[in-house]
Amino acid sequence: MRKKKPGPQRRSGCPLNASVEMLGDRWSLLIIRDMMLLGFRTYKEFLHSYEGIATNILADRLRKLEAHGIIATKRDPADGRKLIYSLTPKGIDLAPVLTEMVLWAAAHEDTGNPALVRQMKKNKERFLAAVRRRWAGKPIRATAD
Amino acid sequence: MRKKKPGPQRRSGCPLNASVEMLGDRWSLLIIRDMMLLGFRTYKEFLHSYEGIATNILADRLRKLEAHGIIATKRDPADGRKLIYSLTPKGIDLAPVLTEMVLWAAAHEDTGNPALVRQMKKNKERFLAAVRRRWAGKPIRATAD
DNA sequence: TATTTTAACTTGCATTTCACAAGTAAGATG
DNA sequence: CATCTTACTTGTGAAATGCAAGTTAAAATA
Repeated sequence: MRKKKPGPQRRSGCPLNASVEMLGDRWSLLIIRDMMLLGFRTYKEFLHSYEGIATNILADRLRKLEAHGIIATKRDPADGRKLIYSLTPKGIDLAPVLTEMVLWAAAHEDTGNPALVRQMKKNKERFLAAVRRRWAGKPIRATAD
Repeated sequence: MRKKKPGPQRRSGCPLNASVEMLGDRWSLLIIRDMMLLGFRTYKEFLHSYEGIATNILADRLRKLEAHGIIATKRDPADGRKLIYSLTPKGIDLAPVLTEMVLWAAAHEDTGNPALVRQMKKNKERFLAAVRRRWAGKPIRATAD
C-alpha cells in the first residue's frame, strides 16, 4: 500500500484539515456508516437510507469518496445495471473515527440506537475488530490510484 | 451535568448523525483544534489561524458551537472588548474524535505536523490525558443551557 | 421480441450557504 | 478627544444544496 500521495492544494498541511476536507460535510460519514455498519452496497440502498439524501448529492459524494480512495466501485457480475460500492482499507480505517463520534454524541445528546452505543462502549477494540473482520478480503482494488 | 437534552428536530436519531449535524462542516473542528491544541481563545486568534476563515463564517460557527454547548463565552475582565472562548466539558470530550481524525489522515495522506502525529500515535491515552489536564478547571459555565 | 421495470444516474431550478470586501459599534489607548 | 482594536454585521456574487423530473442502459416480463 503506497500510503501517501502528494494530494492537491489543501488549505493547510494539518492532518485534521485533510480529514475535514475529505469528510467534513453533512453526508459523507453517513454513507460510510451505511456501508460499515449496515452493509449497504448499492446506490439505491444509500438513497433510501433514513436521512434521505438527494440523488445528485449522493452521486457527487460517491464520486468524491472514490476519488479520495475511501470507497471502491465495481459492476455487479450478476446484474449489469448495479454498481457495488465497498470500503477500501482506507475507508475501513475510519472505523475508529466513527466510533468516537458515535460515543461522543451518545454521551452528550439525546440519541437513538442504544444497542450500537452499548456495544461500542463496552469494548471499543472488540467492536473495531468485528468491523475489520466483517470487511476482511472484501474491499475491491481502488480505481483511483 | 445534565447529559442529554431533547434537541431540535434532527434528520435521524443516529448518534453519528447528531455529531455530523453539529460538526460536519469545513470549519467547526478546526476551531476546536485551535482551542484544544493551540490554546486560541479570542476571535482575532481564530481569524488569523492558518486556514483563513472568513469573519462572518467564524462568527456563525462560534455562535453555533456555543448553542450546542461545545464552547463557552465570557468577557475578558481585563479588556471589555475581548470575549474569551473556551471549551466546555462537552468540547473537551471531542479530543478522541480529533485524535482519530488526525491519525487517520496522517496514515493515509501526505500531511504535516509530524510531531503532533508522533505524539498521538505513540500514546493515545497519554495524549488525551494531557489535553484534559491542560483544560482542567478552565472551562467556563456554558451560557447555552 | 417488444414492452415494461429497475438501477444509476443527470439536468434544471429555486433556496441556502459561503467567501470576500467593506463597514460599524463599543471599549481601550495615547 | 482622536485614534486604534476587537468583535463583529452587512452586502454581493459564487458555490453548494435540495427537490423534482428526465435520461440511459440493462434486466425482467409478456
